[in-house]
Amino acid sequence: MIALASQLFLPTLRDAPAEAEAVSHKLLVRAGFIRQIAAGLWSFTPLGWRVHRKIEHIIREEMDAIGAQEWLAPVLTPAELWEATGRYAITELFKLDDRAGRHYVLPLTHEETFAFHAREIQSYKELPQSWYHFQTKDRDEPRPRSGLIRVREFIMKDSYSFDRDGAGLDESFRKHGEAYWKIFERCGIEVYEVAAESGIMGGSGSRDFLAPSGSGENTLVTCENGDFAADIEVARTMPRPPDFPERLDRPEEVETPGTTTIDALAALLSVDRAATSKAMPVVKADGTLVLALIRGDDRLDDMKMLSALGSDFRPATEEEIRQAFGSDPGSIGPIGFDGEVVADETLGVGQYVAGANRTGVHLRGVEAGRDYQPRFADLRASKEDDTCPVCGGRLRFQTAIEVGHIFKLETKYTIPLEASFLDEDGTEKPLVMGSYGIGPGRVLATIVEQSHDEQGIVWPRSVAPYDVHVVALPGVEEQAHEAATVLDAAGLSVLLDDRDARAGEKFADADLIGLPTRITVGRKTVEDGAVDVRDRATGEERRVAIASLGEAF
RNA sequence: CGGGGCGUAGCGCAGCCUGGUAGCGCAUCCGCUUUGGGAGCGGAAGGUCGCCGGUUCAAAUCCGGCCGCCCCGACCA
Repeated sequence: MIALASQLFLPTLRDAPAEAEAVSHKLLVRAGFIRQIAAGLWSFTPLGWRVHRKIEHIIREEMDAIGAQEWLAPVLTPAELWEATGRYAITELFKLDDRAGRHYVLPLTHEETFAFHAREIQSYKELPQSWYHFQTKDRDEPRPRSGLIRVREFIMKDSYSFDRDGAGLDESFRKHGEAYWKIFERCGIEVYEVAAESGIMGGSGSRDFLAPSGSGENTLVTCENGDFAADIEVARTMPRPPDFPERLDRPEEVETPGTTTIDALAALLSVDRAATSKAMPVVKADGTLVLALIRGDDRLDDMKMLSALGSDFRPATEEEIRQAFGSDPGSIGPIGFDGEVVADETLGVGQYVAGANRTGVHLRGVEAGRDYQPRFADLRASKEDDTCPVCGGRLRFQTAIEVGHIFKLETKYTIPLEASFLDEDGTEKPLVMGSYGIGPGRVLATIVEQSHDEQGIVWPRSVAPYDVHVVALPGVEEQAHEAATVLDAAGLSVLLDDRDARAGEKFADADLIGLPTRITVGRKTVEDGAVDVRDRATGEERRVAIASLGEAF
């Protein structure tokens, strides 16, 4: 097909809006692919929607290829389904009532809806099932940001698998993972599959697909040798070994008056910061005070702490600390504290300096297991001078966009929604469920983040809104149409810039919009019946006869 | 929700400090000239200065409240 630029809505901008920061945000707005309506609410213009649909098409093909079946479920959903699974309380959930006062939600994702439909599955003979749809999701995000990267309403491809047991779920999960790899490859983006937090989705495990990019909300940790990739929130990287002082048979008190920071403590006692421990008392949602213990040079990772405690928590107040430990906050430690101590795993080996629970006093040579009995957990935030846990190699930290997330939900939704089946042995069992999401809009933003230059976007052919940009220069309009016709006949989609504009302007727009190939039809070459064919990515240009344009691709 | 920034024409900005009734560049419209990397000349159109209130003879400008947008944090299927 041939689209005429003179008749399209192509609102390109010379400058990006002042508030845009992320590259994808700037370029997508400048090139006229998206427009904002309010915080986190975006329209796709005709050009942007073409790209979105191409991404959808790739996803659809790969979903169909693993035997998944396409549905369409409504956005508006009765609140009862969400009450049943306990997710009605989620703060990001948009809630609304109809005129009769019935309660509804605008789903974050459609687990409840599909588990509801799965009630119609009766027998193990009908399993496994994989269902998917492309549907609008709404989220009352506390902070939408970075153009398409975090929005309040977006289309998601979400699929749901139903199996008779864990082994079946593993298989459905594996198939989806493989399909996702193919999807991202076809979209031309670099991604890493990593272990992830399941957050409010629940379930037994999940994998994230993280795409490194200039902007994003996740931090991807990878090893230089390619044998390790993780989200920083769950990364267990190797901390630098501390420079331990001489071993002591029992803890030894040292006077440390007025020493309240790790730096001051390490300096006073001339020990490595990594050979000290930091005590962080927190109060769980149920009011219990727990002492978290990490190495002096480490930072507590809130997400890891959350999963270790299995509960929300807040830092203890000074008063609570004095009451529980009998000393100032700067001198507290695990010995003599009669509540639960959760220690980071790094503290499992070696002797550390710790607070003595007497103001102005610390203990040298404190050893976990000998002097106090902690529960060990991964609490520390991964950091740049850690090394790869697999090979000891150097680590790289990159910001990344979460483009896909797959979950093993097990029976978290099917039990409350009573989606069960009759198994071969005649017993009724809950369906074992998985869920799998991809945001085409985020994929689109990621492509731009990973594929652009100073001039604009560089679309991979697989998702480009059109295949070829034909720039018609003045005086040779007829030949330009002819070139477009030849390309069209060869099965390519063509954007023909027939606008009454100057060459420089058309070239700049072509670079900005970023179709993979640009063809310049101008006086200079048409006398010879030829045009210039330029590759957007490399800038390489070659001269091709109009008649043979069809074979030039 | 906490911290910071911004809101003046479609986009980018100046004017605000020191009140006197709004300006620049690009884009847009008309005409002529130009035409292989964002043209030149001439003419024109376009603004409740985010909203409400206050101070004042007079408010884009000073004061108060509110709203919106962006960034950092919290949060993040």
